Amino acid sequence: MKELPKIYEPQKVEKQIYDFWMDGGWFHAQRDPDKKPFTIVIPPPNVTGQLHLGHAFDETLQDVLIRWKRMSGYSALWLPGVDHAGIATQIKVEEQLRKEGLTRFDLGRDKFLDRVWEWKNQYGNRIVEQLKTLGSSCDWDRQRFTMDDMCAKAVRETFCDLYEKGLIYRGKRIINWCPHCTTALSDAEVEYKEMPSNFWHLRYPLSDGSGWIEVATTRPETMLGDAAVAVNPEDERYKQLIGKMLTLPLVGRQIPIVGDEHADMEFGTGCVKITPCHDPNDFEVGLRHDLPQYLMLDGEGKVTGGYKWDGMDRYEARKAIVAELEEQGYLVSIEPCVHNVGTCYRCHNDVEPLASNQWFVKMEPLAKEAIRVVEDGEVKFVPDRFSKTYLNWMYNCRDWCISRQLWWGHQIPVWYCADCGEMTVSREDATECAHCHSKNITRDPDVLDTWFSSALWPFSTLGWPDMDSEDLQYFYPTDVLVTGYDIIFFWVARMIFSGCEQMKKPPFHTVLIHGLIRDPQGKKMSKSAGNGVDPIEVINTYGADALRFNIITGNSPGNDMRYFPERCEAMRNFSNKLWNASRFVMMNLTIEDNALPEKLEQEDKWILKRFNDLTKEVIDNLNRYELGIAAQKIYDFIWDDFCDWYIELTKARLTGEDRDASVAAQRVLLYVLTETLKLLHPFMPFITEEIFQALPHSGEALMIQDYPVYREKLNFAADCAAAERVMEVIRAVRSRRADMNVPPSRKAHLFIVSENSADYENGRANLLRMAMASDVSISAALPESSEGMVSLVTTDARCFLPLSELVDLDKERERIQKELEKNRKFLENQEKKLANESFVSRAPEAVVQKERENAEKLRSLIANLEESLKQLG
RNA sequence: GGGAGCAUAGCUCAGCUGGUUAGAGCACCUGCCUUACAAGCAGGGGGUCACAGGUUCGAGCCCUGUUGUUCCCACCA
Repeated sequence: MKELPKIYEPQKVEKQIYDFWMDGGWFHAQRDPDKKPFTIVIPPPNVTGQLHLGHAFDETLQDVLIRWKRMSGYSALWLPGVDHAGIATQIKVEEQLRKEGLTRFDLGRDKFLDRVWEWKNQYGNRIVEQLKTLGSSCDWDRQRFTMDDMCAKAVRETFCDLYEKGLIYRGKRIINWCPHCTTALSDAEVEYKEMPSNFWHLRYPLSDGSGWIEVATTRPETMLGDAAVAVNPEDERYKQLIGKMLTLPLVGRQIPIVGDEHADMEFGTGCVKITPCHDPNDFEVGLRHDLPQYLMLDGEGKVTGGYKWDGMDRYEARKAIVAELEEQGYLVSIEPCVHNVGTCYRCHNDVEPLASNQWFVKMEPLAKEAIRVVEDGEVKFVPDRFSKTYLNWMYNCRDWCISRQLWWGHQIPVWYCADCGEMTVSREDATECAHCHSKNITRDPDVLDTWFSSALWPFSTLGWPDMDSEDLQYFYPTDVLVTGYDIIFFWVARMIFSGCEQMKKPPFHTVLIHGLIRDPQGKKMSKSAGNGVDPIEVINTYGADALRFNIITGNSPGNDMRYFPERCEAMRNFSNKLWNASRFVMMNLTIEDNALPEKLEQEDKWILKRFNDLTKEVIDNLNRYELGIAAQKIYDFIWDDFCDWYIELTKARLTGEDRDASVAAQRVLLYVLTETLKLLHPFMPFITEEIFQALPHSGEALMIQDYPVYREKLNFAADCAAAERVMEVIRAVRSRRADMNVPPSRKAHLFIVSENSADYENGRANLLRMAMASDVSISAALPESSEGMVSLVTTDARCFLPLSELVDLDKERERIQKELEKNRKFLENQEKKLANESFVSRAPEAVVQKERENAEKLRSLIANLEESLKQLG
C-alpha cells in the first residue's frame, strides 16, 4: 500500500494530477449519439487578463457543473477560449510602443497589428495556463480566440446578414466618446458617477438689445457649440421671444430662440442652451429646428472649430471660458450641484457625448425575440430576479453603437467608393465597388466593438456559419451560461438576441448569475486600490481545492461575497481531514476490492443510509444550482458523520480479534469513502483524484466514474435508530464526564437500563471504547447498586456511572432539575400543538406524526429524568 | 425619478416550495498529544432572525408598512 504523508501537500500533487487528466484525454468531449450533450462555453477572459478571484469564482462554478454532468453520463463540453479585448489589448501594445518612443501611427496599421499578434502569441496564453491551475476541465482541443478565422467568419457573416436585413446602419448620432481611448463607446460601456460640480448661470444678450436670457449649464465650455436657446412654447414668460435672435457671448454667433417641448418650464430659468453636437437631447432639438451643428471638441477632447481656445484641453478650456465670461459680465452665478458624469469603463476618463458618424445595430426588432424567450421561460436566470434586470434593459435599450476607432479588432467589412459614393458591404474582401465597379474603393478603417464578436461566442466557437458543423448540431444550444451580474448587458443580452437571430434558438436555457468577490471590508477588489488577491498565490499556499471550496461554500447564487484568507485555511484543514481519514482507511486495508460485505452491523447501515440521504441532498441542490449548499452538505457528512462517528465506530472491529468483522468494516469504510470521493470530486477535484488513485479502485480515473445515485429503496430505519441510541449514550456519557472533569484515562463501569438492550449489546464494543467504559452492563431493570451513582439519561435509556465520589449531590439535583424544566417546557409546547384541533387536521400527516414521535421521546426523557431525581432523594 | 438586493451568534455568511428546540466557518471558554488527523479530538458559552402590523394550525421564510444599508438603470439643461 502506498505510504501517504501525514499532511496533505496540494503543491506536490495538483500539477501531476492535472497532467494525468490531460494525458487521459478526459476533458475532450466526444460527440456520442448515445449520450446527451451538456455544454458550457466559458466567458472568454481578456487576452490581456491575469487570473483574479472573479475568474476563479466563475471558473469554479462552471467546473463543478461540468464535472458533475460528465460523471452523470453526459457528453460534457466545456469550451474554453480567450477574448481579443479590443481597447484593452491595443492600449497595452501602445504602452509598449511608447517605451520605444513610438506611436501606432509611426508603425502604420499593418505593422501595428503584427505587433499586437506578436504580443498575443507571447503573453496571450498566460490566462489559459492560470485557468489550468484551478483544475478547470476545459476541452482544450477546442480552445478558441475571438479573432481566429472561425470567429472572424462568424463576425463577417453576422454583420452582412444584419446589414442586409436593415438591422445594421450607419448614421450620425450623438455617441459617447472617450477622448483617452479616442474611440466611440456603446451606452453600456459608460459608467456614471456622481461628482460634485456646478451650475454655471450665463446670460445671453438679445441681439436687438432689448435684454437678455439666462441659461444654466454644467458644461460651460460647450457654449462654443451653441446653436440656439430653447424655451417651452407654452411658457408665458418667454413665448413672445421665440424667433428672436441672441448674440452668443465670446463667439458673437447669432443664434435663434426656438420653442421646444424639451425646455422644462419648472426647471431652472426655463431656458436651455442648445448644443446639437454635444448633447443627445440638443441633437434632437437641433434636428427638429434644422439648426446647424457646431462641433467644438476633437477626438482627444481638445477645443476645435476655429475658436481662440482651439487645441486647449476641455477642462482647461472650461476654466478659461468661464473666466472670460465672468470678465465680460456674462456669468450670473455659480451654483454648486452634484452631477452625473459618464466615464469610460476601460480607462475611467470622462466621456464626451458628441455627434459622429458611426455604425449601429438597430435594437428594437432584435430585442423583441430576446424579450420573448425570457418572458416565456425559454431562458431562465438563476436567481430569477436578474431576469427583471435583463428585461428592463431590453425594453429600453437604444441602438447599439458598434464601430470603434481602433485598429485591433474585426475591421468593418464595408468599402466606400470614391467615384459613386456608394458602400459595398461584403463577406469577401471587396476589390471593386459593387455598384459602379470602380476600383477606387477604401475600406472603413474602424473595427467592431469587442462585444460584437463575444455575442456570437456560443455558436461561432462551434462552427457557425457552417450549419452542417457536427459540433454545432450536437452541442448547440449550450446549456448553462455562468457569469457575473455585471456582465448581463454587455454580453448575456447580446448573446441571447444574437442566438435568437442567427440560430433561431436561444444560446442556452439557463443563465447562472454570481456576484462579485470583495475584500474583507466589502470593498471591490481592484488593482488601483491594491486590495486584490492573487489566486495563484492562494493556490500555492492552500491548494486549488481549498480555494475552490472557499469560493463555492457560504455563498448563494447572485450574491457578492467577501474573501477571507482564514476561510481558505479552514478549507485546507478540511482537505487535510479528508486526507487523513483516507490514510486511516488505507492503513487498515487488507482487501483489494470495494464490494460491500454480506453482513452489515447497525452502524454500517447507519452510515450507508446517511450517505444515501446525502446523495439525494447533493443532487437536489446541484439541480437547483445551489452549489454552496451541496458542498456544505458533503463537508458536514465527511467531517461529522464519517470521521467523527463512523471511523470511530469501526475501530473496535478493526483492532479486534474477529478477522471477518474487521474485513467487513474495511469494506464499508472503503465503499463509503470511495463513493464520497465521487460526490466531492466536482468541488475538490485534485485531492479526491489523488486519494482515489491510492485506493483499490476500478476504472482509470475518478473524474470519469459514475456519480452516485440516490437509492430509493435503501431503508435501514430500525438499524439506524439502534445505532443512534448507542451514539446518544456515548454523547451523554462524554458530556457528563466533561461536566465533572473526569480525565479520559479514568475509565468507569457503565450501566445501561433500557428495554432495547439488544441495540446496546450490539454496540458494546463501541461503548467500551467511546464512552470510556471499563465494563458495560446492560439490563432491563435498575442495577441493585445504582443508588449514589452518577446518572444520566437519554431518550431511550437511563445510565449509571459509579463515580459517586465525584458527585456533588446538590449540584446534581440542580442540574437535573434544570434539565427537567427545559424539557418539560418543550413537551408542553409539543402537547399544545398536538392538542390543537386545527393543527392535527390541517398539517400534513407526516408533520403530525413527527411531532407525536417527538413528544413521545420527550416524555420518555422526562420520565427518566424524574426517576433520577427521585433516586437522589 | 424608477428598479433590485441586503439586515440572522463577536465577525463573515448559509438557511430549499412556511413544519421539531435556527446552523457553519472563524473567534471565545474547559479538558485532552485517545496509535488517521493538534491543520486534530471531546465538551461548552453565545441569537427577541432590523422594527411594527398582517396571513396561517404553524413565520427567519409569505403580505403590508417603517428604518438602515448596498447596488443597478434613467436625456434632467
